[in-house]
Amino acid sequence: MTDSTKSRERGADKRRRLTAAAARVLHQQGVERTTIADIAHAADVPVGNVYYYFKTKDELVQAALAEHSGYLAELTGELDRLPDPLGRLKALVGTWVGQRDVAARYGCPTGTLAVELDKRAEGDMDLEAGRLIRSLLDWVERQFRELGLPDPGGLAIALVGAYQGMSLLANALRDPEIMTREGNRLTRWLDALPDGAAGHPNP
Amino acid sequence: MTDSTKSRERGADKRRRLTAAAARVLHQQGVERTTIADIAHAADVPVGNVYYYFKTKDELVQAALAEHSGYLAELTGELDRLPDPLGRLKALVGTWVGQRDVAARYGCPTGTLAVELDKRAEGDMDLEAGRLIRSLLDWVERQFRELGLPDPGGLAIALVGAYQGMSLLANALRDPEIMTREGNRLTRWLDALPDGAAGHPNP
DNA sequence: GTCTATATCCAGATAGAC
DNA sequence: GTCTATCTGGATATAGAC
Repeated sequence: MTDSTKSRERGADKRRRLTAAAARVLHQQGVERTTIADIAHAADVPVGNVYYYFKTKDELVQAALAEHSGYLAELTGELDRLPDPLGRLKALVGTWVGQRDVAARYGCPTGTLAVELDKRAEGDMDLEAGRLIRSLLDWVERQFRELGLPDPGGLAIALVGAYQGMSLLANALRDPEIMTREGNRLTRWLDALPDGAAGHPNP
Repeated sequence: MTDSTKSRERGADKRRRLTAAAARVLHQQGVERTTIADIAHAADVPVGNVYYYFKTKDELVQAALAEHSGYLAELTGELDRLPDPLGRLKALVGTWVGQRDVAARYGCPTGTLAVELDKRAEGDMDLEAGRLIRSLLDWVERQFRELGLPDPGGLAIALVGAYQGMSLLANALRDPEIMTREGNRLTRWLDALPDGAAGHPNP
């Protein structure tokens, strides 16, 4: 292994650490209140060095978005290994409930990012957050379609919307139990769906 | 009318204008990105004069919260004049759908404020946003209780959560039609509720 | 490639003239 | 009560030494 290879690997490692720290800290503190120094500290990288890897703060936000996108791809990839679509959707709800504590403290990472980026003037990063949410919606819609239910797109909006809503309420009221109770409700709803209750899946 | 009375009225008027402008601009631009100057300009008040009425930016945020709180009280007060609880809830959904364009552009004022204030370190204003949401939840819960439905608190979380979720999705995807479609779904759900479908009101 | 020192900018807040 | 001029702090970003 040459020196330049080692250097490149260390460089890539720092970049990875910065990306992971950005995703974590931006979620916890919010985009506007997080400074480059905060992220550098969390990643254990000297503050001034950050600009070698990311030319602007916006690039760090982009990297955080990509990180969340990768997490979502990983999650749906695992769920896809389950045999039936209904089981996949119920496992998705289970994942949400499993993250109830972080949701109650900081909200859904994707949802809060979308809200914050919508207010941010620069670039069209709000649209990128929209794309991330859209890709979750698409995956959910595919499951409903496989189940042969009518209006799978509408059902996807209902399910993902319920998730965003319960995350926001759990966060605003600082009560993780809201996630548990609403999760149970969603699971019951999913179970009842194929038997013909598809007419009024809401709220 | 004395001079001091006129003065007081003009002063109160400026304060009112600043409060209204704060509620509007903070919703549109977000708390962190909005400067005192932005609010002063929107209220047509000289920038340096703001500090006579509000000693800190936080006080302006508080005033905006109070403004939203007043709006909510006014809305529920009008709805309370409707004869039956089901009609009140359906009218509430209708109000939400009626605001679909502003929701798709800027999100639900209360919800986005709650998300932003949660990230804001200073004070416990996040809890105040929680109280505002809680007061809406309480009013909704009262309607469900009057209808004699089981678990009115859970139903309130489901309905308000659905509203927050559909607002966030409409905003992230910039699509007001999401509000229309989800509103229809909620109305159908409400209509079906008293007839015994109360078992699975979700998502 | 790494890091320090610093330039630049801008928002919040204040002092004090009118 | 009203408004201007200014202070101050903090954050992004850059220049350049190592």
